[in-house]
This record gives sequence, C-alpha cells and structure tokens, in this order.
Amino acid sequence: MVGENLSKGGRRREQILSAAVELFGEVGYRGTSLRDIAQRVGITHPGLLYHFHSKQELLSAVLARRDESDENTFGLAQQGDDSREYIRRILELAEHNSTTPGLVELFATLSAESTDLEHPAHAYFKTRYNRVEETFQSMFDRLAAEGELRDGVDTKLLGLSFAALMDGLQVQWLYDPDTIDVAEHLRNYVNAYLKTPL
Amino acid sequence: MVGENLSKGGRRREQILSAAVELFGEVGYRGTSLRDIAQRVGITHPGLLYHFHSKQELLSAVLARRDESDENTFGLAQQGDDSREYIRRILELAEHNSTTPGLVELFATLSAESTDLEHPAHAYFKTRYNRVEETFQSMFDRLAAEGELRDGVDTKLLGLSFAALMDGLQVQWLYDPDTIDVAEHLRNYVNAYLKTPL
DNA sequence: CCTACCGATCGGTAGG
DNA sequence: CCTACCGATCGGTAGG
Repeated sequence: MVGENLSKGGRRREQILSAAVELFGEVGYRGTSLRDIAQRVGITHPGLLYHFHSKQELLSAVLARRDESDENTFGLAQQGDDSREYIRRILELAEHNSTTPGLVELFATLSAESTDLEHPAHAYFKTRYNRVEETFQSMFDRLAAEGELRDGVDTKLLGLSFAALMDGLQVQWLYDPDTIDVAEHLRNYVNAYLKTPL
Repeated sequence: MVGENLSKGGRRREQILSAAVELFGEVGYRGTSLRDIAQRVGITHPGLLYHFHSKQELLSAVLARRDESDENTFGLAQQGDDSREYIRRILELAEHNSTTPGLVELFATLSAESTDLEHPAHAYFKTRYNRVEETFQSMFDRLAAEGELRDGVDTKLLGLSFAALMDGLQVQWLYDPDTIDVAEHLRNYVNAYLKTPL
C-alpha cells in the first residue's frame, strides 16, 4: 500500500515520485530535468540524487509504483463474478483514470517516447502492452464462453484493438478533457460486439 | 508536390526536413538537437540555422510538409464515388503508413508530447484532431445516408473512436511492426457497424 | 554555409 | 540532505 507508515525518508521518496509522475507526464522523461523535480519538492537536485541514484532509477521507481496500484485495481477486477461485471469494472477503471490526469499524461507521453529502441523504458512498455492485450483478450474469451459475444468475433483482434482504443482515447481526452468521455466510447465499442448491450 | 524542381537551397531544405522527421520521430522534438539533425545532413548546426532560423521554425515546416502530403492523399480519397470506396481508401492510407514508419513515429511521439500546453505544437495537434474527427464523422454520415450503417449508431462517437483507434494502433505497431496489421484492425472495427462487411 | 563563441542547462560527483 | 563543482550539451548569434 502506497503512502502508509513511512519513515521520513520514505515520505520524501513519495514526494519525489509524485513530482516525477507529474513532470514526466507534462513534458516527458527527456523533457524533465532533475532540478525541476527537486524544486517541486523543495530540495536541491543533488538532494534528489541522494534518494534516487540516477534519473533512470527514478523512472524505474515511477513505473514500478504504477504497476503496484494497477495490480490493486486490476486484481479487484479479476475477481468479478461474471464477465459482464468484469467489463464494467474496466470501464470504471477508465472513469477513475479521469481523476488522475497526471498518470494518464505520464503513460501517454512515456509510451510514445519509448517507441525509440534506445529509450530506457522501451522494454517496459513492450512487456506492458503484451500483458494488457492478453488481459483484454481473456476478458473477451470469457464473454465468448458465456455466450455473450456475437458469433465469429476474433477475441485476440478485439483485445488488441480495445487496448489501442483506450490509449488513443486518452490522448484525445488530454487535448479535450471536457468534451471527451473515454468510458463512454469504450462502452460503445464493446456494445458493438455484445449480444445484449451493457 | 514535394521534391520537384528545387534549387540547391531548396534541396538542402528538403534534406534537413527529412532528417528532422526521422529524428523528431525517434526521440521527440525535445529529445532532438539541432546538431543531431545537421550532422545527418552533413553540415554544422549554424549551417542548419541558416535555412531555418530556429528549432521551432523547423518544427513548423515539418508539420506543414506533412499537411501538404496529407492533403494529397486525403484529397484523392474525398473524390471517391461511394462511401464504401471512401473507407477503403482510408484503409489503404493506413496500409501506406506502414511504409513510412518515420512519419508514423513522428506523429505518435509529437502528438503525445504536445499534450503539454506549453509545447510549441500543442495548438497544431488540437486543431488537427478536430479536423480528422470531423472527416471521419462525415465518412460515417455518408455511410448512414446511403443506408450502409446499422441503425442507432452515433456517427460523432464513431468518428472520434475511429481516429483514436488509428492512433493507438499505430503506437502498438511501432512496438511490434511484424505482428500488428493496423489496417486489418480498422477494417474489423468498421465492419462491426456496417450492414454488409467490407 | 563555416568557425568561433555565448550563456544556460543538463546529469552526476566530491566531500561534508 | 547541502554547497560547490565537473564536463557535456543545448539553441542561438557574430562575423565573415
């Protein structure tokens, strides 16, 4: 659990991580300096490097922290009784994301700049995409097994498209937070393949 | 038309633009230095600044050049006789994109990093997204008018989702160029809303 | 187009 | 955690 029972040093680390999430999101990993992050926390940049020994290490910690909270939310979803309930949880997750624009920005920005083979987070995002696609595919597999899906749909294709759609919508949402409802579009997408709509 | 009848200076500008497209795509606008670009062309960075007076001006020229070639391809598509043919042209465009990974990378990277309000290309991408969404919406409107679309579909919703899906798929494709077929996923998406599949 | 140079900023280290 | 500092790199200018 994040943010509980922390020593002074632990609390400082959390402050740094939060500031890093925000700034990596706003201007990317490459566009953020350690001095920017340190300033937001009220320390100097060598002070920051006392807690994280390099910029890359800080990036790793940021990504690991996100995986942790992902696990919590996704783990909850996995326990869903039927597959329709499972989808609803994922749509809720999308809605929840709109309360953390910093994180959304972070992942939209980082996943695009990590397209470069040389980027320190390249391998991370490649692995992450595969995991997310598989998760969504198994969601559609469960729907198919329970007879909720239209005939002849390719669940693998659907899983990847669903993941891609989610990412694309989030970028658009960042440009127009007020007019775009990510969850609504995702629901609309899923409904096109369900026998009975959500 | 790009690349025809150019003076020496014009040719050099083209070389610089090509190199800029590649590098902005690989490491983003903020991650690219003028020296990197200049080196690829075989000149010094003040040499580059003789042709483009600032890094921002170079970025503007890169975006304008893309719009030009977009106009060509999209313009062709607009002349399509019926709406189904129109969609096919757009799918062809997606296929064509897979032959220019540099441009795809450029737009995926830039559109994400331009999420930041302070980014010099922010306004450009905001406008561009709106234009693309409207184009796609009018495509679905035409399909609806010709009775090709299932009943009760929201063409505005569809237009935005189609654009988002395209972007998201392209990012995934950059991570896995061999296993992902962007056009296939887009066709699959459209087919879910067509009375008779493509 | 080049050489030469500018001030600003970068990630990181030394030493306390 | 800080001060002080490092070499490298940045976008841009002067002057030809």
